[in-house]
Amino acid sequence: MSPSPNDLTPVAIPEPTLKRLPYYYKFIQGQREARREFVSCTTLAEALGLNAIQVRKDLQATGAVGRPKVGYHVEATLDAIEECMGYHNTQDIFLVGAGHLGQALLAYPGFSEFGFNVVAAFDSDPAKVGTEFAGKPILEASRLSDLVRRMHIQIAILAVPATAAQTVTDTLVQAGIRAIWNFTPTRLAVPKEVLVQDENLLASLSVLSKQLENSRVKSHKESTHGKPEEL
Amino acid sequence: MSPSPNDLTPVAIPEPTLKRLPYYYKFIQGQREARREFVSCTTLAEALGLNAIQVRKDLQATGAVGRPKVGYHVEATLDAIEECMGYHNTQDIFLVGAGHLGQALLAYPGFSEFGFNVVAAFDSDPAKVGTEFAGKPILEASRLSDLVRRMHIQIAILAVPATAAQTVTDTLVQAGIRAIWNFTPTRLAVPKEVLVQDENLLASLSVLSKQLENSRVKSHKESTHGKPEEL
DNA sequence: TCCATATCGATAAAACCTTATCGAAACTCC
DNA sequence: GGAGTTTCGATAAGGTTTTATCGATATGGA
Ligand SMILES: NC(=O)c1ccc[n+]([C@@H]2O[C@H](COP(=O)([O-])OP(=O)(O)OC[C@H]3O[C@@H](n4cnc5c(N)ncnc54)[C@H](O)[C@@H]3O)[C@@H](O)[C@H]2O)c1
Ligand SMILES: NC(=O)c1ccc[n+]([C@@H]2O[C@H](COP(=O)([O-])OP(=O)(O)OC[C@H]3O[C@@H](n4cnc5c(N)ncnc54)[C@H](O)[C@@H]3O)[C@@H](O)[C@H]2O)c1
Repeated sequence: MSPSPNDLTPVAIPEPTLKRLPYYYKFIQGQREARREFVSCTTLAEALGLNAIQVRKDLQATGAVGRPKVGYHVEATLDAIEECMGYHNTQDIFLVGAGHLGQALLAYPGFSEFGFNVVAAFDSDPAKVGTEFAGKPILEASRLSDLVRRMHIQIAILAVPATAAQTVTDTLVQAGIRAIWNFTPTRLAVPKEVLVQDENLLASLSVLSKQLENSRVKSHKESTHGKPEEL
Repeated sequence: MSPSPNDLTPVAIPEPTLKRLPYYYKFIQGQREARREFVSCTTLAEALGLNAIQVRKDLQATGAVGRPKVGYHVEATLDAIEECMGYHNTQDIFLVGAGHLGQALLAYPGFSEFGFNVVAAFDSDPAKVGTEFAGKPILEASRLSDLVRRMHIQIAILAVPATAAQTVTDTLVQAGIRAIWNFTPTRLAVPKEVLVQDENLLASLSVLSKQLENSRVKSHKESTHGKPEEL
């Protein structure tokens, strides 16, 4: 296949951009409710505390087009983001590990907004198996493999204890899972065609704490600028 | 203050590095339990599915030093990471919003491992106020401001509904909070000296889903390489 | 109608993060 | 003791993401 000039292969959108798009989407939805027809990068940037140029680049990545001095058409831009992010195509998802965190995720109604549908949870605890949580059935963990296969589930949420993380992962992979949203603090070993998105909450909190310490050192340095106040 | 050559201001450690350090820490702890005295970047990289050079750079950022052909001293490196990340200095933290997600966080024992101590939760729901969850008291939301001030709390976890996010944030900021770990899908407006770490779960899942779609397109393209099977 | 201004798109520059290269150190085995 | 090999640290090269620049375009008011 020669590289034709109108090769429609979409250049992969940078992950930071993908993470910001939901914010734009939500804000522009608000603009629609306020009966605004257009929204500019400047407005978006100001509302979200971002850089206007960055917002423009991000929107460009979705295929949305704007008009100078006017901005982006609200409806068209919402469509562009939906299309780009695939909010239309609903995805069925399994959750493994219906513990504290798993139940919070089961109870969360927000997923459907972006086309996600958590259809069932799996747990190894006999006390939980057979019950429902937030209207979702909790099934016996041993059925996971079979159901992933039969229902062609592509995405799984991993919320089991760290000790079970790799074992469950292996099961999922063998059953043909394509992507894992991993809440355990474990780096999963998977074949390269399987995607993993790590959600290491503890690591994120550590980052925040460390940045806080940095900022303390910095502001302290600034405030004592040249004056050895203590020591 | 002239920029002295031996300025000990630590160069800020990149966020990606900070997020990886907990993985190294955990793995090296395992090595200690296995009575190993040294660990090499190669080993770490292989176990965690990372690039050895990256691991080396990350460890260098913590101040750990290694020996050629031998690797890094397990104890010394654990110390270096602890020191660098501040796992020693325990931080008292407040949680605001003891709903599904908030309760999962309250129940999580892992925080203490890295020196975090969630001391109390705050909620506006009278049914929850006055109760305990996982041994942590749930207090009346109106007391938040006063207690942040009096207890010099620096970090807050925000797990309230999106509609309450900015209001609660304003309260926290006025009370002198320094950092917010934000689980709401809202971009918070805060003064620049206040740090915010966004944990937008829905956005992360969207990223995964989008990458999955990309990989599908790619592999499909590869498999039909040059043959217009459909169309 | 024309000018001032806001905003877009394209392109370039800067900052940041990841990966590669290479000499030197330290261990093993012969 | 020396050859071979692994690994480190430093530095450079490569990529990616963010920010800046600039000409072009659309709008509103003089
Ligand atoms: N709760 C939090 O706030 C939090 C924070 C950060 C990280 N995490 C991580 O998320 C994961 C889950 O945390 P949690 O607090 O929900 O733990 P939890 O113990 O409350 O829940 C774990 C659930 O997994 C089930 N389980 C165990 N082995 C299983 C298996 N092989 N197959 C299926 N189910 C199995 C258990 O029965 C339990 O219901 C852990 O890895 C934890 O480290 C949780
Ligand atoms: N549950 C999830 O899995 C999940 C996933 C992604 C994002 N989130 C976000 O996390 C946040 C919390 O989600 P949740 O599922 O726990 O919601 P939830 O409704 O279960 O809990 C919210 C809690 O906040 C309390 N609250 C409301 N207003 C308050 C105020 N002004 N001050 C103090 N407390 C107040 C409520 O009483 C309730 O207990 C939401 O913003 C949600 O969008 C949750």
